[in-house]
Amino acid sequence: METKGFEHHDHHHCIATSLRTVEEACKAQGLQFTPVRRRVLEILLDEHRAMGAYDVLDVLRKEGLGSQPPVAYRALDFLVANGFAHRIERLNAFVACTAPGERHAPCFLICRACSAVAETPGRRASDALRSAAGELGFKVERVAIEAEGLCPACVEAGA
Amino acid sequence: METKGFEHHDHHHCIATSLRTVEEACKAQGLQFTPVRRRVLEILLDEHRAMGAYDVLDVLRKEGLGSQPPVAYRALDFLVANGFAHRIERLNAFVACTAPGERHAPCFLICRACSAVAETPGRRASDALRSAAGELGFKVERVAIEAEGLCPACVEAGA
DNA sequence: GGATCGCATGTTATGATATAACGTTCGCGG
DNA sequence: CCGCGAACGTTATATCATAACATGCGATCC
Repeated sequence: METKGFEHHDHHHCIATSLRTVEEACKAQGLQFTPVRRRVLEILLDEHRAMGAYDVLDVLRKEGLGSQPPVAYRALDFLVANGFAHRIERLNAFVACTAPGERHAPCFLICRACSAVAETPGRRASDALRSAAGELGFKVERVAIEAEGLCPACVEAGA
Repeated sequence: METKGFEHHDHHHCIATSLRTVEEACKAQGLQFTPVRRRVLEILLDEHRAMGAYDVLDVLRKEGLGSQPPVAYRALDFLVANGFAHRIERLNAFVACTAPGERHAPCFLICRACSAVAETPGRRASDALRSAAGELGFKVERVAIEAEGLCPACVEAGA
């Protein structure tokens, strides 16, 4: 896994690849990759930024795929629960996972100026946290590691 | 700084000590430790758990110290901004800092069974995150590191 | 085939969290 | 005394999230 979010990349290609990976993962695990769930993932992949549940819902509405909050939340919950998307606690928002299928402990770097969100490997930070927790007898199930600051572009612009 | 939250301790003493420390810090930095701000910190210290802004507000209401959300949010913002309390993103809630005044990068261990929250030093995890971010040119300003799982007591009880 | 079940979805209603905007108070320095 | 800034009071509203119940639909069992 590599960091994604601040550099340019072949977006069309990365969407297609992610979708295919998730499709296969669902088939392998017996999960239903339904039209709404698929479309929500596509929306997150298209935007490639953190989106609120209501942002996603707006798109679904225009397409006649659902109009009430639970529709969006259920699809997002499914994607998050299975590691196909992540929830950014700081923003109450969601992003598509950049490495679906890979076991990983993502960290998020959130730009407070332009709202870009990058996902970066959080292995070391996560290990440090788990070992500290283990010493206390705390059983870690999920970890959220998020940094807020300025992305390279905004550092440059704002300087 | 040491971990606090899962073990017993002299609560009365720890409240008094924290209050005094914050009082002095405010005086030293020219910050106004007003009655509402002080009372909100006391409330957080009393409970010694994560409280929502509206939980705090309920207490303020009963005491005639304020009745509208902005009153609670403003006091909480002040405490968080100055390191006297922390915001738990995962819970949209607040806790009093267990080591006000000390420079620290706290991690939070959140028990999903009993909702206890422990604050533990996050130096290593935070350093790992900062160094990963630095390599990308991202300028970190704030870090949130939160683990959800089971506290020692609930591991024992639930096993 | 039809009964039944599980799971996803549709819908209504409401709950929970948070802030914009503007007015008022009060202490402090000019 | 006046002007200023910081905190506080109040109204209104924005934003995020879920409880609860109804509907549809394919799989399975007999």
